[in-house]
Amino acid sequence: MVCTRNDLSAWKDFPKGLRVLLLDEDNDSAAEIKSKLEAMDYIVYTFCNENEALSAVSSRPESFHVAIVEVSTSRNNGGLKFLETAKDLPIIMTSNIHCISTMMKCIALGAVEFLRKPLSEDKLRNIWQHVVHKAFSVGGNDLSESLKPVKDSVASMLHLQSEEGEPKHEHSDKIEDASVIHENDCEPSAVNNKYPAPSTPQLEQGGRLLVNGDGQEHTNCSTEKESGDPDGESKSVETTSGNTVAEVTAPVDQPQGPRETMVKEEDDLVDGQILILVFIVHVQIKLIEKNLKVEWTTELHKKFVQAVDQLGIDQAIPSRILELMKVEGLTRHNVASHLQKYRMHKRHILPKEDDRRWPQRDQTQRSCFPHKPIMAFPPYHSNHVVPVGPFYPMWGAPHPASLQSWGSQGYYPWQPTETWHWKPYPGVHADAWGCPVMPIPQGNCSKQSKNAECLRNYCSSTMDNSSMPQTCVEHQPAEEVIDEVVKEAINKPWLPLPLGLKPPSTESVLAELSRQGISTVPPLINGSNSC
DNA sequence: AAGTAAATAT
DNA sequence: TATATTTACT
Repeated sequence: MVCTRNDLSAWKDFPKGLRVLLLDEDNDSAAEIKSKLEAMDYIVYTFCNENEALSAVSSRPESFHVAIVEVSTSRNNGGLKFLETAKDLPIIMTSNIHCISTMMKCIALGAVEFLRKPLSEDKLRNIWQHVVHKAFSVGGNDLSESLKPVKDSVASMLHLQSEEGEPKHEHSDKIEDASVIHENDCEPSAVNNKYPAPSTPQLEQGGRLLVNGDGQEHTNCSTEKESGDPDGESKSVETTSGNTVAEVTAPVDQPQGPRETMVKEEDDLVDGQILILVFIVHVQIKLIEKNLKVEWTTELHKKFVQAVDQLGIDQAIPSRILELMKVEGLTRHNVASHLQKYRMHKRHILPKEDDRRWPQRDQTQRSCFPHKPIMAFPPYHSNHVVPVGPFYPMWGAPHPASLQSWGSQGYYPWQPTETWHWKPYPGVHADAWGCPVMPIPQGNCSKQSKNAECLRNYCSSTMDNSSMPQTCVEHQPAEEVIDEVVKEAINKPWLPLPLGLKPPSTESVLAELSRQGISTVPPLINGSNSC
């Protein structure tokens, strides 16, 4: 995890002595909370009267670091006055009632958190984070008297340790480890430990590989289950470079240079500390979430599909896909597994699509739509450009609006942090699997008229905005959508044309063929719009 | 190394 | 319990 036991020893008493103002009209509740907090070495001052609490804060602002205030249920806005008045304190609101509007109001008024009662130890244990956060987030002169020492304390602790210790020094600080661990503990040589030393009990399960498609976020030091991976591949997630982790730790993580360079000016240091704290919290959250599984997020899946598209069906094998994806921590096995599912998915959901795209099948035409008529399509579709639409209800009436509807209907979660689900959403055209991976809006995604093979041969060289075909239907996609699709078509001529595009006119095709020295036209080309 | 099936985890 | 993911095997 993020820090070692040694680090913990240096910080174990940290929350000790932090003073908590507790405002709760319910004596029993107050006593219970106070008891729990004191068990964790917080110092608790209990108030049951809001005005008294306020006067205490105003007269002795240096006496409190954080406040826990109950939103009174007995009278309107009980506790809110305190919240609005004691701006210098990080204030945690709490209540028995679970009312989103109340919660929202509290947060809007500046509460750092809203905790529903009862306040368990887990909820209370880390309230110190709000203190530290406030201490580092408030501008220097505006920092309350009570928080200054906290900031100084934390800063000095970090500062001290940043200046001294060697990477593996007995008292190396958690910050240093937070950054260094990725370079050491995750290295093959350090794979001996079954799990990295956890910083907190709940982190002992080890880390889950969290990769998103951008390779931006991730990984923590999970370690190899067995040191001897037959593949030589490591399931451990190596810390990435050039990603968030690296960026965050950059201010202090310069292992090649002398330590002194890490700590330049106080300001830099503080900035670095803030980043580090954010990083630590971030990593902790990630770790709590996880096991060693690769999480195929939408972004990651997009990368995968992009790689597959780029390679082409024939060449899309795990090792090559892996190379193209360039996602650290990902193994060939991971990719192979995903590919397996990908193929199965396509075979089940898109048998026709599959026929066309996967090499083992022949590519001769066949009746693609045994169950649904294709009457909804313009005549030329029935020839060689086989629309994929009719397979699914939502495609029954090919309409560009359906392009836009993808996202809104939640068929394909593009949110970066969201995991891509494989569930065959009702009505979803399985083309989701084969959709282009360009980071373009939902609308562009897919809708590729997969059987437009015959078009692809010349569309790349003839298609530009001026020759851009009219859409097959009356509604035209947005300009930028078209641009993207065209770009895609040009860059990847081997892919079929997107649905909604029709081939260039016969004239332009003939001209192009002629330009390429082809004078004879295959007999299958009949009408001006057919291919 | 790739593909498939079984095992396992969530 | 079903499904997603990993692991084992050919």
